[in-house]
Amino acid sequence: MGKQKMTMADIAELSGVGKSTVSRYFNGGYVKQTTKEKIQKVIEEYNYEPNAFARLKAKKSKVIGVVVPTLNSKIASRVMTSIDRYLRDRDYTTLIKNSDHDIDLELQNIQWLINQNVDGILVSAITVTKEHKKIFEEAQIPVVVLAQDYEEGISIIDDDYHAGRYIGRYIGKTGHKKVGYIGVYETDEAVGIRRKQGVFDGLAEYGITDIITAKSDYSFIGGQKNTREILEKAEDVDAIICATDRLAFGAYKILQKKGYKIPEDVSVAGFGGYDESSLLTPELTTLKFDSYGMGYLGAETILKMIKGDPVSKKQIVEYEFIEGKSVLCRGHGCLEKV
Amino acid sequence: MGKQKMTMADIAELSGVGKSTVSRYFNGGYVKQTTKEKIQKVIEEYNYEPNAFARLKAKKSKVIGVVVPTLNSKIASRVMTSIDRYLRDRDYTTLIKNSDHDIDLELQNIQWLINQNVDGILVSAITVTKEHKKIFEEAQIPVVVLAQDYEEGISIIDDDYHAGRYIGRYIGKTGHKKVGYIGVYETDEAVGIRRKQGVFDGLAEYGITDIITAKSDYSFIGGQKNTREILEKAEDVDAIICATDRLAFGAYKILQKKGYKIPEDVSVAGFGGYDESSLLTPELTTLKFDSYGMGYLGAETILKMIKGDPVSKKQIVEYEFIEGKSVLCRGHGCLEKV
DNA sequence: CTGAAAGCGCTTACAG
DNA sequence: CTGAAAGCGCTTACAG
Repeated sequence: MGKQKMTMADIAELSGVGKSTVSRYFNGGYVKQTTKEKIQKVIEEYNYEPNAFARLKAKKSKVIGVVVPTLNSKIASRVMTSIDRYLRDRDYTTLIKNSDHDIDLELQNIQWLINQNVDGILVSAITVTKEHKKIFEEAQIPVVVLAQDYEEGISIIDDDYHAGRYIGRYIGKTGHKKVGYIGVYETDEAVGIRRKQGVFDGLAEYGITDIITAKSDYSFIGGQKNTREILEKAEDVDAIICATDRLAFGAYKILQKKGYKIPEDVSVAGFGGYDESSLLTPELTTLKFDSYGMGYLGAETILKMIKGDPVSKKQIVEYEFIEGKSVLCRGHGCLEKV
Repeated sequence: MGKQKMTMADIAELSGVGKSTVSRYFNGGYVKQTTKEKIQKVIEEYNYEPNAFARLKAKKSKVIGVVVPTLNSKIASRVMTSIDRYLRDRDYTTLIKNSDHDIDLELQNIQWLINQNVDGILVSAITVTKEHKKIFEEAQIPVVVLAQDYEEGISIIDDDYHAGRYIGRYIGKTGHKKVGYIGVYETDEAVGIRRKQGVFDGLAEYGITDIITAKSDYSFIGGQKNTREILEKAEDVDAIICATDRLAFGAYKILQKKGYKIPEDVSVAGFGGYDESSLLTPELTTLKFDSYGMGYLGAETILKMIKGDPVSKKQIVEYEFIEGKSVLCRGHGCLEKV
């Protein structure tokens, strides 16, 4: 058998000091230099690290909870990576909980984190329901909502509406007439409602109001299914706007399979700006949100809140238009700025 | 202010029982039906959930640590998702730690988890060094290594060698002569060494031994850089095998930019089988590992170990060849089975 | 600058 | 079937 697990009491005994002193050593309290050295030697020898979850009496647990809608999307991956790096560098532990696109599970995750005494919670929310608000209000700890609007508290959001309108205008400006839209369910307010509304408003400015709409989950398969659906309803569609790049991948698959040429027959645009999007043939025209930025801001904001520093109620993350070759200019004025 | 945080003692008092009884209620000990009901009512009213990290005295913490090399890859995402689902369904908490491709951080993460008293650890390791082995041996808890061989203990691995050889043979069989290989650093034993060895052995069976090799990290950019490098060394290369699909994406990018036609001028093959790979033009020929399966087996195995059930020392996960259109048959015999 | 004591929110023998 | 008591590995006033 290997060594027994060390406790703070063991370290204290081995270095000939009291365990409160060892505790202070770890938490930056007053310890004389020579005492510090004694403790340090023992710690290094035994590779000791305090049990972060036994700090029951501490005011601060130094752990931040992060709830994400899925572990399996480019966006979530970027946001998590960014949060994790920021917090790790500042000596915080990141506790990730996955909601698997299930609102009930999301609520449970949030409640669970609160009960675990984390110092703060970052919720990349599927949606913000009344239930959410109730939990957030009752929580005695800072909460930052990512990617969804949260009027009653602190949030960091993509500018979904304007981004949507940008693409809508772009498709309008480039002379399209018969437009399909593949969206996601409205439970996701940011993407399902605001982004869509932006797209529709942008199109409307160019007189396009009769939009063939299909809804789906966020999957590659969903994108395929809905493209088929749109094609059935309108085989003369000349542009398909997809709420995410992944959905656009599905559209490519089906369009190519059915012999439609992109962009000659049908233009396609997405939202996401994944690395892979620039690899498609033709390159996908898309709009990239700064997910790393969102994670960074979220982590920064939650730590500020914990320290009691003032923070903005709402921070809006940038987007960047990436012009690929998947949208064809079908009219005049394509060279002008949208 | 909202409600104060509830503790088990509060619940006990409110339901008029002792707190040991409440504890038993949660841990499946003997509690009379009528008592159960009293407790349940209070719990529901207050939305109470016990603090999982205060179970200091419990033999089992019911949390499993998972360390991953990155939060930002398709493979890691699939593995984590799969583990998380499996454990969640069985009432375990998943604690994810990210090593960001840094071996020291990986070691720290493992050590940290051990010190946090998790019931078991799943390590999707970058590599298994002597340091790793030492820590694993001293740990008093079950450890399962994912994706890397671990002769001294339990591991679940992709069949990297045979998968590599499969692709090597395939490229050989299809009549290629001048082959480039984009690999990853050797710190990743599974991919950097075994997969590569497989590829080289497969090629060697067809007399191809003079392989133009470039090494990189796992990034899209890395794939691009190395493709340029290979092209400089041998502009007449007729096939490039990439250790991962992401690297192959980089190869596509550069080849297309430089005016090489895939597969007419250069064939390309990868490993990964990402959704996006089938979207490239031409579709990427690749080999897909069952990452969900790996996560599932890993989670299943660790729970078995915790229960004391016997487990296999090594489990090998399946792979599946996905024939795209990115490899051209340049000789005879392409129709035969590899 | 340091240590003994009390306490954090749980679990676990143990006695009833 | 249940509760009082001791204990898990820490932190925190407090007294020195």
